Amino acid sequence: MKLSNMVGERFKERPSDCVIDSHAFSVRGGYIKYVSNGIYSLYPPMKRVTAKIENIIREEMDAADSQEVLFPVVLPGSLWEESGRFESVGDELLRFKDRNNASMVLGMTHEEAAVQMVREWGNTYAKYPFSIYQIQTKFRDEARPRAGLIRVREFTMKDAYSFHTSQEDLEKYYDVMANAYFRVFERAGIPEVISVKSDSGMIGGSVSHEYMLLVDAGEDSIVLCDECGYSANMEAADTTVDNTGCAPAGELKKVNTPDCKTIEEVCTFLNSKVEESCKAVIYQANMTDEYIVVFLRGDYEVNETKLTNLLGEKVHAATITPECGLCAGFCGPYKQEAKCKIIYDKSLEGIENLVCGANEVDYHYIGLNIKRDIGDVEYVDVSKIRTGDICPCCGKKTIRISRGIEVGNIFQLGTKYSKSMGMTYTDVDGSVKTPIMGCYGIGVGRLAASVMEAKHDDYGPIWPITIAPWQVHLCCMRPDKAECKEAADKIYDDLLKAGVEVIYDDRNVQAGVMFADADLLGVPVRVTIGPKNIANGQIEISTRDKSVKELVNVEDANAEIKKVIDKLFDEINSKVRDRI
RNA sequence: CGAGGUGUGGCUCAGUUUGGCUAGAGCACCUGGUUUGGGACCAGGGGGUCGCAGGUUCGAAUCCUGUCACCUCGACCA
Repeated sequence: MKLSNMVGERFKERPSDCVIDSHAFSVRGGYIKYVSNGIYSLYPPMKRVTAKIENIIREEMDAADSQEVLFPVVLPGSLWEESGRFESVGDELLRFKDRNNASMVLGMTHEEAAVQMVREWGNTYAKYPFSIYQIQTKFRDEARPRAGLIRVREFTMKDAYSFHTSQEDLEKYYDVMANAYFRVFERAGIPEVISVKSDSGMIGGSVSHEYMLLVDAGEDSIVLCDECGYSANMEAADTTVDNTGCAPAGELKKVNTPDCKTIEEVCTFLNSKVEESCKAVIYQANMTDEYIVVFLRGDYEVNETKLTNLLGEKVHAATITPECGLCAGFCGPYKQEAKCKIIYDKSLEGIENLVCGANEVDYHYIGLNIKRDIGDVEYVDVSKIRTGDICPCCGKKTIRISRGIEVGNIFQLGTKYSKSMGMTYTDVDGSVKTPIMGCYGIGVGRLAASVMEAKHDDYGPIWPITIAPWQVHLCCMRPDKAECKEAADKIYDDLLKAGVEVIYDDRNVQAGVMFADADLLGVPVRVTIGPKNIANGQIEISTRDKSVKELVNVEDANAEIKKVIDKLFDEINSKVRDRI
């Protein structure tokens, strides 16, 4: 392709609304065109990157014995009613009516469609196990799209669904998929992706893992232990709190704490330790508006995902009314008489001498001992783990927290969809059984943006050659000089004939413009043809990552370029390994 | 949905507080010329009715009301 008429524009200034680098380069480099909130068109460079990622995924899915299929984007609402998700999923599911007033939805995930496709075919144990996948557009009406292609409403996703006759078989295949996922990320040039234990959310199921690329711009908090290798999404990480060494029990006393509403103000005022205080966080259940008061150690925060999982329903921050009986800012467990559900977090367990609210404006208690003053309570884990906390795996105080982008995830679904949608098979013994499912997703555009986020310098992305939009960027300096133009044209033709993917900058522009554009396109190998070198019969080969910069004779150009390309491929492919 | 912010040629922004000549600059674009290994320069040119609607006024980008869109933080998020 020639750069002179490639659709899309590259420019110098960073767009003001781009917060993260990959978003800025996506716009500045002519990769994406904003259409609407969370909706983008892709220009040729990004289309080429995503096509390469899709091909890598396709090869790995095929190798894992998954069969490529295609589900519709538009699905009947009735299919989603079968699984119960037509009602249970929120506004992310875009619902609309067709001309006959029939309820329709835009597919945001395709468990229902997958079951619908194979539920008659898979009626005998002899067909199992099997796995199907598609690479298809999804639409999720996200509340807040952001960061370019990282979080969008419409996107391309690979989603696979596997069907099994036993949990053991599902687990075996889950490992095969996990291995395939690592291979995909390694081949895409980001071997640093890790898998973490995750919360299953609305997809359902018990076991699930997310594949995380650890970058500062990530949206998720990842909990890591360098000692034993434990990793989990913050949402799913168990918190263990060490309360040994706390002060012994004292006398329970009500004290005046004027204008001390936050736990910090109270502890400062009373000159007590935040670690020996009990704060209240108040929620309301989404459905019933029932008040839920969570008591936890003053220096911890509530993990709302864990709370939701505990309660079995979603919650929102409470609106405190005079009628509810809760005393905002002074809420405590002792003599708490409001009508509400009370939850004690494990972070309070073992503290014998607490500061807490007195359920009366401007008053707190000191010396609260929950066992003595309230009785036996059940402690549950609903707090967020913190840096330096105890690792739930090895027990050492080694937890650190990092930011990450979720580039893929895998779930053991169980029978949630097969059961609700009436999929059964006849087993060897003639009995009718429900198959067990797994599902596996990778966001293609997000993966492309994530690579950009992880692999760039101040001037633009540095694409791994396996997913780069082109392998070679050919720069012809001074195309107005015949010797330059002829040499460049010939190399361009030769490379094309040799099957090399090359973008040819044939414009008569300043060197600065040409190189800046080349940096933005991030093509791994650059071939520069200029008047000085060509006078000596030479051209320059360099790499975007600066590992190579050499002059070679024109007649050796093709062979030397191929050599550099091969070297870059080797560097990536040599890191790809199997883990099972 | 809550809090804050921003809407002025394709892009980055000035002008709004204190209403007043034909609405500006740089980049990009077009024409001609000089340049040519890291966004060079000269001359000429095209393009905006100031997010949208209503109002106040002799006069509105500027003040008022409403509305929409976008951005940030939070909520939400297979």
